[in-house]
Order: sequence, then structure tokens, then C-alpha cells
Amino acid sequence: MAEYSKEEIRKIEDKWREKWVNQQVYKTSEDPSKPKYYVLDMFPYPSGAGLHVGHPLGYIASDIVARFKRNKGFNVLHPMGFDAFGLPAEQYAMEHGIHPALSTRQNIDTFKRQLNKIGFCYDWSREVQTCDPAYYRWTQWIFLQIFDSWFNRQKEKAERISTLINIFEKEGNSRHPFPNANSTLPNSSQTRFTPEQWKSYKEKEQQEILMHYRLAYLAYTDVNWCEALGTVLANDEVINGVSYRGGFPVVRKQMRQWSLRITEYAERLLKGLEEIDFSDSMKEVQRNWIGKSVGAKITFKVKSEQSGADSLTVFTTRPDTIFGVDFMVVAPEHELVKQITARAQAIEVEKYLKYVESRSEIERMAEVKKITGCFTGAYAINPFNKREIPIWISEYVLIGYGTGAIMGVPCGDERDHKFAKHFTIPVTNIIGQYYDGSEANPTYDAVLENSGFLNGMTMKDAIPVVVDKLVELGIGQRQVNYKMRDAGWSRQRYWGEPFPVVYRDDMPYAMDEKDLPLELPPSNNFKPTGTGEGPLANLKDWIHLKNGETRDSNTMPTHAGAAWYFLRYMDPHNPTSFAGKGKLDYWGQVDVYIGGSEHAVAHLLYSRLWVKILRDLGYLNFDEPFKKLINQGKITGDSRFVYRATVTWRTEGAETNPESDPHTPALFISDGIRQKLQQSDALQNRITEKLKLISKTYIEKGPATHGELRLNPDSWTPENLTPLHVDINIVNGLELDIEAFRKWQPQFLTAEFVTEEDGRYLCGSAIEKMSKSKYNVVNPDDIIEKYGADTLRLYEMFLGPLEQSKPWNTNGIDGVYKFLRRFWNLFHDGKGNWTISSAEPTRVELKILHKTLKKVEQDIGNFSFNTSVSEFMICANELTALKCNKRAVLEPLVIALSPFAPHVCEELWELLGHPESILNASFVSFDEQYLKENSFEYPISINGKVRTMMNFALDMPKEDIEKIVLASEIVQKWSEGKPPKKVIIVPGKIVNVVL
RNA sequence: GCCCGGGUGGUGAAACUGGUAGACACGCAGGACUUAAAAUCCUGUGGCCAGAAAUGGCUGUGCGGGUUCAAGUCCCGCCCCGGGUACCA
Repeated sequence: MAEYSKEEIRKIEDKWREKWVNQQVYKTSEDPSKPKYYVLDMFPYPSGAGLHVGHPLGYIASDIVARFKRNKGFNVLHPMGFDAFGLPAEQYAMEHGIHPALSTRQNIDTFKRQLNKIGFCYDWSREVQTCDPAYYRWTQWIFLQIFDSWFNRQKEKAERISTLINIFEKEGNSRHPFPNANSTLPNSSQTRFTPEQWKSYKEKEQQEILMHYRLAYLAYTDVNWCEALGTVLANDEVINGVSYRGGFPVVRKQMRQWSLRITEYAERLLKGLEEIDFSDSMKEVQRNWIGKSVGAKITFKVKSEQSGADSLTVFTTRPDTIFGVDFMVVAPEHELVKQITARAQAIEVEKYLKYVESRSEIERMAEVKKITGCFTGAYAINPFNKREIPIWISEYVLIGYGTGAIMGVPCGDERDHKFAKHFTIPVTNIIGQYYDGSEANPTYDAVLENSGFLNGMTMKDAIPVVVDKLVELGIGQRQVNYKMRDAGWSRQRYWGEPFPVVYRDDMPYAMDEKDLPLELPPSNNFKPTGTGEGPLANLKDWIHLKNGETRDSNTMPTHAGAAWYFLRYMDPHNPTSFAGKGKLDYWGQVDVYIGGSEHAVAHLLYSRLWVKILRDLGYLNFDEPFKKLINQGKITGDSRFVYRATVTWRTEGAETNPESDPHTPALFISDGIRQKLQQSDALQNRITEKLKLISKTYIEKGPATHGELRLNPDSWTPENLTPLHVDINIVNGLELDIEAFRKWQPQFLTAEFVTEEDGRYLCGSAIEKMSKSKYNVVNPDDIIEKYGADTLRLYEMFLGPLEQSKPWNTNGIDGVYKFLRRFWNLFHDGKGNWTISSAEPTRVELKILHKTLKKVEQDIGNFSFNTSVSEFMICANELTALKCNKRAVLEPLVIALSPFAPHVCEELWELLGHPESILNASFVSFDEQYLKENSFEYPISINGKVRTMMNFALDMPKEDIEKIVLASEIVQKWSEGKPPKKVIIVPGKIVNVVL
């Protein structure tokens, strides 16, 4: 027996960590007799830096849910694994010469060791690693299923490619045109073929046609090419024209790449959002990414000198504004440009196209407000009033969206208005006073004017009228557009899944299933070839097969392995399928998925896509992978800075930077002084004096080689302060431990300080991302060393709402630590002796128990863990005050607390005489009946209406009951028409009446 | 610019569908124990005012209005902070 001390905590935690592993208490198997519950964490990328205190936040939350659900009688699946393919390991390999496979394995070991210290109840027997051939065998297999599928738009689902071939043989592609409007038949500009034609095509031509339909397809696409990384990046990996990793420039380039035809699923991905429980912002981000817009396609007749093209098709969401069209704009890359440009404008247009071509992606993005453009000399004819509308070219119209052409309505669209003003195109006002002549108004409410047959209608109402008319005239139709593009799926990288295909006659063919996995060949050459081929192209023997076939030199993006890992957990060792049908059906959807919001688009969309495809192909019976998503907030670091006075130094007259020499004595200015510096000449002089002094001692002490060097104190001005990150471990609050700082890094050994008046050196602070280079990382191991894992868990939950981002600080950690000791002491006397009693609990004690159980159960249900922790603290305080040590009260509480603090609760549970792990105990649900029987409800009516029901506890003090009786009389009179001035009725405490 | 969040004590934060604002915890102050310190425990703690005291009054949830018997919570306008996103027609 012992007190709850540091030593005891360590003993308890070590003991239980070992027991849990030995007894395999976390091992889960399917059990049809119990309801299932699947709690999932976003699996981590095992970076070299290990875990910091931010990582476990979500894991602790999911662990609490998992343990709680298990105590509530659910069969809980709570696995963990590693997203182990990816760029950083490869980058690291190139810099340090350590193979990604090795560094990844080491990093995973570190992660697992750290995770286990925190006491998570993961079933490690289900661990998956995406870089394991036994795993990526199935990633490749699923890829092949996608490759072997097409999207039947009539049935709105994926089907096998063989069904498509059947259709082609019977009816050609008349009912199933190419999904992509730009696709054409091989060596032709036609888009339709008959069954006879289909049969006449050669193998390669048929394959080319099928490629236009496959859900995983190979095509020349505009890709984001990053020269510095030597690879293609997905749209979401490019931020402001530079790569999200490294910040290198990215350019558009045509390359033959694998893509997933996610656009076919745009509508289903959008609809699916309605049935899943994601946060509003998360759904919004996905909706924006999909970017659905409903409108119409309108074809205008074109009048030009050339006879080539006679029509121009635009996409608009506002067909109601058709009478306000004052110009047309086509994208510079639009094929019509060549065909309609007038001779008189040819030079201008040529010049403009050159200019556009010269603009890099970054420039275009940086200067979106710059208005450029050029008139083609051709006109479109408004079908309703026959007006001639000039056709312009401008880079603000994108070739990739809609039809690559728009109708310009300056009175209603901001950009169109700016364009018109810039090129002095007259503006037609169709919305009367809604348009003030200086700014466009995108209203839907205006009553239309100058709009022919639409006059007098509101814009909202006019939309369907116009569209009907357009359809009737055969010059337009309803059209839905999506911003989302197909997902680029090739990476010129080594450390990823190879594509399980072989090329024959330049066309890819699926590998035989029984030859999977196609293992990543060993290699130490990770450099991209620079020609657009992946590093695997360096391995000639691997790329070129003996029979003349070749392999793909690219690998899949990390999203591939992550797009289905939650399915593999259900049946991780299955050698014959990605997961057995029975197990997939038993575990089904993930009930709760916890992870960061940074995966809002990529990972979550791809996972949703893969599940939808697998479902369409009959492998799954659910359409959405994640029922509920919780985004835990980020824990940010709280950095500390010291401010170094920078001076130049002279060496025989020449000046150099002092920081280049580690022996330069450094002078650091306390933050309080720094803030007053600008206003105070006295302080400035003090610093200059100090610098002069230092410069003297420096010369005396300085190394011989620098004998000529002399600091130049006069070169210092108040602006010359350089902030340096300082290790947060040698700062207490804001106060720097000066001695520790001198020892921290050799160049600070002789550092001097300008301190506050009380002699302390105060640091500056800033909230930033936790990172090694900022010296603000807090390692969970250190917290566990100091307080134990249970305290860490409780404290991370106590810190604030799960979804909220917050800076890490340990200010309140003593509070939860003290709580654990108080809880421990309910079972022990002050000296550590076990003092549990089997006496009957009193009504008050039972009330405390059930109140706590109720709140905790509700709070966990709402993922409101911070208030749960508070509830336990209140409970412990109340029971301590009552000196309650009764088994009937404490036993249910240990179970309730065990998800939060599993180690200490297991220990107490064992001491209470239970040989089985507390994980298998049953959470005692609060007794609603008991709470009801011990309180009564009193209706409060105001002006005759019952406004509220108040709950009163029976054990409240006598005088309070008297007040209630008084109040009840007053309320009675009130309803008779004599309202009191003021009545305050408070459940259980105070009643105050002012007559 | 647009779309989501969010502004509550010295600090982290509670407050269910409008019904005691500040639970719980940190910090701080005072006290107990101690030769002393640490640890622990107890008491107090939004601000202002009155009172010897118990206590009482006023005020208070970013700012300005409104609805209501009652507003941190609902409505209108504005300011600030965080996140996402952007020539998407």
C-alpha cells in the first residue's frame, strides 16, 4: 500500500501496461451477440520527430469513447496503424542516405512505444502499415477494380468494364457518350460509333476508347509539375502556385498520367454529405471543393470574317440576364480564337496570346485583379434581340471550366463590370435602380427591364422562363457544372505503391490478381529522372520485362493507401481478399472518426469515393465510410524568444556580421526593457554602455585569431534586436533561467543580459506551430515522466473543448493531478491504507453518484470531455467532504472514470477484488428513477402560461423549502392577476421574492 | 472579396431547447501545520459602492440598437480574432 505518489504512479502504470499486453485485453473479434462500435483515429504518418503533445489529443478522445462504449456493452473495434508511404521518408533518404523502409520502421517503433505509454486500448494485432506488401497488395487490387470499372450515368453507379463492352457490341456508344466532352475516337474528331464500327476497331483502338470510360484511366492531362521535386502534384498539394511541401514553383504541363474519374461521383459525393454527421464547416469545405453550379449552356451565332466557326457556346448560372450581355469572353486557349479573329485584330490577338503564354501560374495567381484582354473583331448575335455582341479574349476566363467561354453581363457581375469599365464597353442596365452605374449588383430580386419578353419579371422567376425558351429554340439547355477535377493519381516517386499494370503496345493492362502484390523493387536511387518518369525508370531490369512489356515507372499518391485502411482493420490478415464479406458486414461503417481538419478534401473525399465504388461493385453494403467525423483542434506551441542586440564589428576597418562567429559575445535584452526602449534614451544608453564594456572584455578574452576584431557598439540602434527562439525547457513562465541558457549552446557561454529592475530576464512569447526548430515542442514522455499517463490524458481533455485549437501550457496540470490523488484517497486513508467500506450509502451519496454518472454519460455522448473531467472533480470534492468510502458508491465511479484514467482505475478495480480487467466491467447507468424520486417538479407560470418546470431536490435545507412554499403561494396569486415585482426561484438553493 | 467558426474574470474555460452568468481548474491573497521551506489542507476571489459585520445596492458576456416578464444565448447593424477558399461565369 502506498500513497498516490510519483513512484506509486510509475509502478501502477508499468504494471498495467504489461498486464494489458500479456492478457491481450484489447484483442477484439466479431461477436454477433453484441452491438458493434467502430472508433477510428486518422492513422499517423510516422515522422522522424516522434510524437508531441498535440498528437495524442484526438487519440485520447477516441480512446475514451472506445473504453466507454466497451463498458456500455458494445463490441468495440479500435485499431491503429501507419500511413507509411510518402514523400518525407524519401526526402530524408536522399539527404541522409537511409532507406525509407528502414527509417519508416524506426519511426513506427518510436511512435508505438510512445503511444503505448499513454495507455491506449488499441488492438495492435490489427495494425496495418500501408508500405507493407501484404497490405498494398490490396491497394493495388482495389486500384485494378477501379480500372476495370466505368460509371453508368443512367444507373448512377459503377459497373464492370465488361458490361460496357457488351453495350458497345450491341448499340455502340449512342446511349453512353464519352464522359468527357473533349474525348474523341482514335485518329478522328468523331465522338459516336456504331456496334459495327466497334467490332471493326483493332484491339488498341478499343482499349483507347475504353480508356475514356474507365474510372481509373491514363490520359494526357494538364498536371501541376514541380520541377524542384521532380514530380506531379495534386491540386490540393499546390498552394498559391507553389508546392505545399518546400514551397517550390509549380507549372502546368501535359503528361500522361493516371487519374481517378472522381467527377462522375460529384453528385453522389455531394448528396452523401446530407446523411453523414460532419461539422458544418467540414461539409462546406467539401461542397466548395466539389463546386456544383446549376445554370444553362447557351449557343450564340457568331458573325466573323472567317467562315470557320459559326457558333459560340457559353455556360452561365444567370440565363435571366441574357438581355444584359454586352460582350463575350473566351479563354485564350479556346479553339475558336483562331477561327474567328478578324484580320484587323490579328496582330493584337497574337500579341495578347504571347503575353498570356509568358505568364507563369504564380504570376497569374498573384495578379488576379489585373485586367487584361483583347478584342477578336468577331461578334456573337443575341438570339432574342439580334444585338451584335463583341467577342473578347481574356485570361480571367478559364479553359478548364464550363465551356471556356462566358457571356459578359457588366451590370450584374463584378468581374464583367470591371472588364467593361476597363475597356470602355457600354453597359446595358437591365435591373433599373439596382444598378448605380459604378458597381455591379448580383441580385436575384430585381424586376427586369430592357429585357424583351422578360420585362416585369423578377430575375429569380425569369431563369426557368429563359431556359425553357432556349430549349424550345434549340439553342440552349440546362447544365450542371462542377469545379472539381479528376484526381491525378501518378507520382514520380519511389516510396509508394507501384501501379499493378503492364504496358503492351503503349496501352496498360491489369496484372493478373495472383501476381499481386507487385512489390516495390529495392533501390537506392530515389532521384526522379527529370523527364517526367518516376525513379523506378532507373531500374531497367524491373521496368522492362523479358517479353517486351513494360511497367509503369510511377507510384500512387499516399492517398491510395489511406483511402481504404479502415476496411482492412476489419480483417487485417486476410490472404484471399481485402477483407472478408462477413467481417465487412459485421463492422460496417466507422461510427466515429477522429482526426485533423486538414484532411477535409483529399483524404476524406478519396475514402468516400473508394467506398462508393466498392459498394457499386458489390463488395460493401454501405455507401459512406464515416458516420460521424470529429475534428480535434490543433495544440499549438507557446514559443519563447530572447532578443539579441546585433552590432557589427570591425576588423581592420572592414565590417562583418557578428553572428557568423560563434565566439562573439552576445548581449540579450529583456522583453520588458525592449518594449520601453523606443521611448527611453536612458535605456538605450544603458545598452550602449554595456556593449562598450563587452567589447573591451571581449578583446581581452578573445581568441588570438580574432585579435584584430573589435565590436562597434555605436553601430547599435533600438531596431537592431534579433529575436531568437529559446528552448522552452529553460524558461519558467516568461523568466529565463540565465545559467541554463548559458549552458544550452556553446556560443551563449559568455552571454550578457540587460535584465529588468528586479534582475530577471523576461522572454517574449508567441503562439506557433509546434516544431523542433522553434524549440517549443513538448514531448508527452516528459509529462508522463513527471505526472504519469493518467494525468496527461485527463489534462489534455481538461484543457478545453476537443474541437478547439489551443496553445499547450502546463499551468493547470497540478489541478488534475491533485484530483487523481483525491480520488485515490477516497479509497485510502492519508497513509495509503485501503479503507473501503461496505456500508449502505446515504441518499445524499447516492444522489451525488447518479448525478455524476448522468452528466458524464451525457458529456461523453456529446464528445464534451472537458466538462466530464470537471464533473468527476466536483464529485470527488463532494465525496471527500462527506468522507464517503463506500463500495456501492465508489465502484461505479471507478468504472466511469476508467476511460479517462485507465491505469489508476485498473489498480483500484483490482483492489476492489475484481480479477478481470476493468475494460470488461459494465458502466452503471445513472438511475433516472432515483433522481426523480428524490426531487419534485414545480411548474412556474407567467401570465398564465407554464414557462418552465423547476426541479427541487428533497434534501434541500428546511428554510429553502419554506421559501418555495412561499413562492408557490405567490405564483398562485400571480396567476390570479397580482404579479409580484420579482421572483427568483433557484433549484435547490435560494428563493427570493420581492413584492 | 466570399464561406465557415469564435470574442465571457488575471488565465484555461462552464452555462441543456432564452431562466442564479463565471461551474470546474489554474493563479493570486489570507490562514493552519512547520524552526523554516516544499508539500498538504482550509477560507476568500468579476468590477464598483455602502457597512464594524452579517449583508445590501449598482454594474457586468467585443460595440450600438431591437424583441421579451427575462438575452452570453434570438433579430438587425458594426468592430476585432481564427480557419478555409478564390478570376469557377
